[in-house]
Amino acid sequence: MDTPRDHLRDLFRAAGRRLTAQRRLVLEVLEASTEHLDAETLYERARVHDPNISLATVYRTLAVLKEMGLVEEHRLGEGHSHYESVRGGPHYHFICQGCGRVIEFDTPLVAQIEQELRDREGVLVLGAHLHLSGYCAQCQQTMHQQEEANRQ
Amino acid sequence: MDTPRDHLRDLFRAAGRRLTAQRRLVLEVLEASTEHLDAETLYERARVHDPNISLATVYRTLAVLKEMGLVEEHRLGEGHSHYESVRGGPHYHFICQGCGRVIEFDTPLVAQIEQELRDREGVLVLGAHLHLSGYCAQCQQTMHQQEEANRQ
DNA sequence: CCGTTATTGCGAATAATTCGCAGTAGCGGG
DNA sequence: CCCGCTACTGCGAATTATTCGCAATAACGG
Ligand SMILES: [Mn+2]
Ligand SMILES: [Mn+2]
Ligand SMILES: [Zn+2]
Ligand SMILES: [Zn+2]
Repeated sequence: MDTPRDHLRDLFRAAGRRLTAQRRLVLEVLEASTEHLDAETLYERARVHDPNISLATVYRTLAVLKEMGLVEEHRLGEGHSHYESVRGGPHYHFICQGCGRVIEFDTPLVAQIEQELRDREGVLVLGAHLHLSGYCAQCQQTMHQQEEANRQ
Repeated sequence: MDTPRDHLRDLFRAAGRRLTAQRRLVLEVLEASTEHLDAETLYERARVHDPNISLATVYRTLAVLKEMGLVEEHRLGEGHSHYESVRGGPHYHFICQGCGRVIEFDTPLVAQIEQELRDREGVLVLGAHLHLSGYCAQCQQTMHQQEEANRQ
């Protein structure tokens, strides 16, 4: 019988890589989080379990996990990247410019767009990042209230 | 009668900013290009016309132009940003992982996705970046040929 | 248990972008 | 056309994010 850990090791072996404690840890931290973590935060959380892990290893591990398709990298408008483990199907992101909140959503229309582009240009689509930005319902409220306050 | 230059100055004045020679130049370089330029390339091209312009000013100008909605910033998978002037309607990007070629395309489906999200979450959508990646028709060909060669 | 070598930790290096500051120049008003 | 205010610029240094070089370590196939 296969434990999940064995399965993960097989994934690494198939990719000609070794499953190290650090790599397992980084992946665990990512899988334990519902947020999109940046490298520094990931590093801090990993250090709780392994105080010796280095930031360089976190970056190197993220690159490996990304290459293996276990992790996705996102640019959420800040000067650095955020990461999340690949769970279910693909999904997309809305980022509020006011509070930074990220709303995840899915839609079959992206697949439809991919299909269109494949037909029209003959490209092979492997990844799709849709990144909407603006203001969440809450921040719109806040802004309206501020406008009223200013008018007084 | 309004010359385009006057119009541009009005845009800046309305934003409480000054229209400087450097800003006009950076915008001209961007508008003269069909590609997505990075800051360094933009800097080099601007220096042809104004050898004294500084890289810091290029970055500061890009920030201003972006804020004014005249320029868009893109992350095309490299470690730095690319910029393009905002011309007609919105459009989206496919980046080939093989050759780096960027294919621009448009589709009403993105607006439809925005609409859906607005209805479902009450958000105000101000920007949409759709970034597909994979292999262009040409690079797929090249890859297939290499596979055959390897099989010999 | 061994040997090979992929991987790690560390600190230094790089790349991209931003900042601080003193000097310059855009532009509204007279 | 000239002035004055202050936004903007060039310069070099500082920051931030990420990558590298290298010697020591540990994964794992045999
Ligand atoms: Mn997500
Ligand atoms: Mn474009
Ligand atoms: Zn918000
Ligand atoms: Zn290509």
